[in-house]
Amino acid sequence: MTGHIVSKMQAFVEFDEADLRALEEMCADPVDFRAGDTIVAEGDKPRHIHFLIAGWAERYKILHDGQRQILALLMPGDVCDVLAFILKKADHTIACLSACKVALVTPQKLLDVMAAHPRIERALWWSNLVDESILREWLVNVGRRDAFERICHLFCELALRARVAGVSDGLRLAVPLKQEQIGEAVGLTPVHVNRTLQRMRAEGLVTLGGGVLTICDPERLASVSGFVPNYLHLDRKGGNAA
Amino acid sequence: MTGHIVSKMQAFVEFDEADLRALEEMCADPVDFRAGDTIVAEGDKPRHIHFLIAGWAERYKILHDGQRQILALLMPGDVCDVLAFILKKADHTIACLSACKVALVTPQKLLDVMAAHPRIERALWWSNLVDESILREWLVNVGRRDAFERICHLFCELALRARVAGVSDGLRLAVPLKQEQIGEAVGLTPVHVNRTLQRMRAEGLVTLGGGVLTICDPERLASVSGFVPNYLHLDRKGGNAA
DNA sequence: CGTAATCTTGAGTCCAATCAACCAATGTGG
DNA sequence: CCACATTGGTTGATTGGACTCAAGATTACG
Repeated sequence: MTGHIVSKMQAFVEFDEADLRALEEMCADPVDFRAGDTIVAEGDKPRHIHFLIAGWAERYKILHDGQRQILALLMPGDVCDVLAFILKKADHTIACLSACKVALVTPQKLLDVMAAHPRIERALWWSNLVDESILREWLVNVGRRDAFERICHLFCELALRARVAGVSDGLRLAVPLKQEQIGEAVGLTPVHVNRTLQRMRAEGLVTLGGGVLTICDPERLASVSGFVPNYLHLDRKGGNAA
Repeated sequence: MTGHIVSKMQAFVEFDEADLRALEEMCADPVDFRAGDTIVAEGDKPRHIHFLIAGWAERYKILHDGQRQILALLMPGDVCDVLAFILKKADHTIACLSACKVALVTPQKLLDVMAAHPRIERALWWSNLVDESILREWLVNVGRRDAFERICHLFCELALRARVAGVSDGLRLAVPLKQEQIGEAVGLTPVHVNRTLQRMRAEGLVTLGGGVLTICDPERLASVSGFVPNYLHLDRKGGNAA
């Protein structure tokens, strides 16, 4: 059940039997969410740490004029908020993009597990650092790259992360994103996302349809978008784009 | 000497005498850097935690084509990398925008202090969470706001953070940024930054010259850019834009 | 099978980038 | 003390990438 969590974190540390049992127990009975459900709403007092066991989720903010910016895409094995319980109020919303299974862990329980299992503690800090690093790369993406490069770069990242999470071979993956949400993630209008996707398909880079992303030419996709996966910090296992 | 660190973190927790002594001792003899010096270079193995005691610094990444994206602006009281020593390599560069004083603390020393002083531990986690939250807001800024709003929003944030750090009254502050670097922070060309600053001046919002930013109309600056300071999580002291 | 959501296409507009001078302030060396 | 170089700021003309608006094609779904 906790396979994907282990899969991702073992890109960084090697767990022993006791670690695995502790993780297993901590994520024992995850809660089911449906697509569209919100896990944490902006303004909520954070009460739990959320481990995404299955399904995809998104962080986002909405501006006064209704515009939406997606801040992160979360996939199986990602932790939504390792430390957020320290804060009085969540500053953004986390919602499900697909049906999800989410383990809710109390702060105290998490602290206990971390104290008893240093490797788990390190893995969670690492996970947190990687999330932050991804956020920085997204800022680079939106700040410095044009539409074509942006979407290519996003797809490179998603494909690699999905492979690490164990939900894809790195070339074909289920991506529960409409074109509009791709736009909300990379700062483009849905119309322009559409045209850009067509160009990507025409150039033989990727195919996106029916919720499935297929990477046709991973090398060129990476080189055209300047994708360098160092920011994912996949040190122990292979850190290359597939 | 450690006044600004205390100033910022006390926006979140109230330290006692022992906490203050521990902070004082930890940051006892900071290292001097000159403007332009790099504190941590991309690719470096992180060896210390860096506390910015005085001066301004920046995080940035450079792309293959030479473009630069500023990822964060750091001011007195900010911590560069609470947990980064866990990672094998830094994924971005941290450099000084002005002359700086930086306290270098070893991971072990930091862990000891945190273990002995729970309030300091919490304050550092909080600081880390706020940095991440600022990063998210920057992504919103670049992804969803036009040039005018972007720069207004940035200035709102800087003015408030400078006030919290104790280096400004919130209306006048020394900002060691050229127009080009403002552009690198918000994803605009220097030419367009220049024209936008002129418009802001013409509308009586701010004045920027000789390295000094003056906020003339804080209310309108905030409302025109949709600045809502909740993301800075200034819970204990006042969390309003000045 | 019908309705709604999503995707697609086209035409026109606009914000910001680009290119290229020019100006002002600063600083340096002869 | 002044010629000169350098850096940062300013301005103008032009281009272009992405947005907007609006309609039509497709797909998903109850």
